[in-house]
Amino acid sequence: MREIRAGLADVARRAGVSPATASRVLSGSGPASAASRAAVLAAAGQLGYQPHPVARRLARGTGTRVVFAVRDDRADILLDPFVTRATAAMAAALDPYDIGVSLRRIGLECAADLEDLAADRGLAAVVLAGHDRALLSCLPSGLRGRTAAIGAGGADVDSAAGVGALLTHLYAAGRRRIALVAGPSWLASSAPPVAVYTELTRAAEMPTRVVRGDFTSDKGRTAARAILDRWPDTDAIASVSDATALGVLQTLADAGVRVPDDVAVTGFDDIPLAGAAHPALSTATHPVEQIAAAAARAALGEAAPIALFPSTPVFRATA
Amino acid sequence: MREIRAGLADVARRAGVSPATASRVLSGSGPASAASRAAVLAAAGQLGYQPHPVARRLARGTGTRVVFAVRDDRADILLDPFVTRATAAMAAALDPYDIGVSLRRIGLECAADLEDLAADRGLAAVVLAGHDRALLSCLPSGLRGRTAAIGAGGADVDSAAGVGALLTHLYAAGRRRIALVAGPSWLASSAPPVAVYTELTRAAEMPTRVVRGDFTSDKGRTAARAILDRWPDTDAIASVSDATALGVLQTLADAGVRVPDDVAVTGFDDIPLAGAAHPALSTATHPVEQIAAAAARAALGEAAPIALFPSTPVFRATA
DNA sequence: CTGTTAGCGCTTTCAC
DNA sequence: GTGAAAGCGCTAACAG
Repeated sequence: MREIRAGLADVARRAGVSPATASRVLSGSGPASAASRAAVLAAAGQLGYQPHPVARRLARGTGTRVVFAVRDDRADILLDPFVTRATAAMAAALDPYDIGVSLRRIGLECAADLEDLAADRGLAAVVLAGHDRALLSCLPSGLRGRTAAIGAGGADVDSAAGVGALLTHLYAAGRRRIALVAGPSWLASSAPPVAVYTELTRAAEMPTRVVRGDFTSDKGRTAARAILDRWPDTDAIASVSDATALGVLQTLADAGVRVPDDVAVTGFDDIPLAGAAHPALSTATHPVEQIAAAAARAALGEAAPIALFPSTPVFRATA
Repeated sequence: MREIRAGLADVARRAGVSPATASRVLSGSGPASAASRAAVLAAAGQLGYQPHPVARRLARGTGTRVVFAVRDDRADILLDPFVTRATAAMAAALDPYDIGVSLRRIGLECAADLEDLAADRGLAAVVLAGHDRALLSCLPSGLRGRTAAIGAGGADVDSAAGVGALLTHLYAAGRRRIALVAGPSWLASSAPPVAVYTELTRAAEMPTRVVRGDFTSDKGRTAARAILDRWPDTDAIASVSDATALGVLQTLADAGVRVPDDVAVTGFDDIPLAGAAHPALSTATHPVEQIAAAAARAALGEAAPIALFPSTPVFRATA
């Protein structure tokens, strides 16, 4: 263990090559003869050489962090379990790349926010969530090629399949008057679940019962109340968010409605505590960590920008 | 909007001073006459100058990211809601500093891991969680002065007060045979709750009933089972974690034990969904986001290293 | 395939 | 108080 950390120059000297050559083999780019490659690698090993990430990034002109920009109108969106999970997953996934992650909310009207992001030379890439269809196609030029999205058009969960499976299960269990607590209409990812729901409901020749939610449990409470008032004979409530479903569960319990006997309930996402709720929530489970990591890597150009991840139904007590 | 971003040299030229002077006023350090300060500021404003964070960090020799190192023996600790919340909070709090955060687990035996951290020149600071008493006092020298802790000895929640308030409430409600699901014994932060519990139990002249947990809901399930078996007349179970309390709740429900009629239950932390559980969990609420942000700023030397945050009991349905 | 020569953009001694 | 100059540690043209 040396007191002074070894630099590239030390490695090069020891290997008997120029710094440029050492750089080429150590950074993996550029040609190098087998001989010098071996010499450099050996020298680096002996000296315990660790490249200086900041110097490297400055020379390359690439940034050192990824910002996770969450587009939403609620100020507390950054406390949302999905957001915190995704953030942590990225922070863990990018650690080996020597890249840190920052979390920031941007408003629904976010042109200026995106310009800010594009102007920040410290940024390696940005991961965007909460976008609508239009947003991805009109990113500032400085962000093109180094932006990835979580949700529709990016690393996404196959929500159509997941919600479809849940609804099919409800129908198979004899439920017919199924209501849906959907996502906000400005969000691109809200569409597919509504589409499957509509399709299946039409196929069953039943009228659709859709209420808009926002992924919070508060909204789940009010939505359930609205559904109970408006369509008292509802026998199942599907939500596109577990938090919302837990809110629904609460309202139903307070109203003396038995779950699942009177009304079945399903969530979406399988947050860590969905199974710990009582009655345990039936929902669809998603590899949120993988999705977030995929988006982060995609933003860095290390993975495909578009990927669909499975949504697997998990049936517990509520449906 | 210029195509080429303005650099320090541009600002200096426009202000009619040397780059050195411009640097002094813009970076806030070093002397500068009122006149040149004004000129530089004006020029910077007109040019829309934004310092290059990476170049700045390289020149200063400081790193560009903070790693949140969570010490635990469970591989899935990084999925823990507390960890994800804290990570996200830091990622949001450090965004304005142009510093990203990375998340990494380190083992209980973590000397080597800490050396790795100390050797990484890309790191601005590290935030440590899951430490025991000894760890903080024997950090590698390269980490001293740029490490902060979450939990005992760092930015901590006043768990003694919080658990004390919860237990006092239980006693006031007539509970007497109270069991505690504590934290793991290797963790420094596990001690205070056990201490208050022991003290209050002794004062009530009752025997202590302590089971060790690990903050998971799985452990809550097994702990509840153990308590029911060993001390069947238990009339209250206090946990130092909400996830654990939810596990307790599940086991009690499965065993046909009514909550809170037969057994009262309390948690700790007030995770976002504690209130959405049914019956809604009584617990103590903590400013986790503030705690994490304080630790992160402390690590960067921007805040006091030690701070105690309030633990406020919130009584819902289970106690 | 390799070495030389410039930078990347900012900070910081060190004289003046 | 200010400027000139020397880096921070590495990468990337460009010749050879």
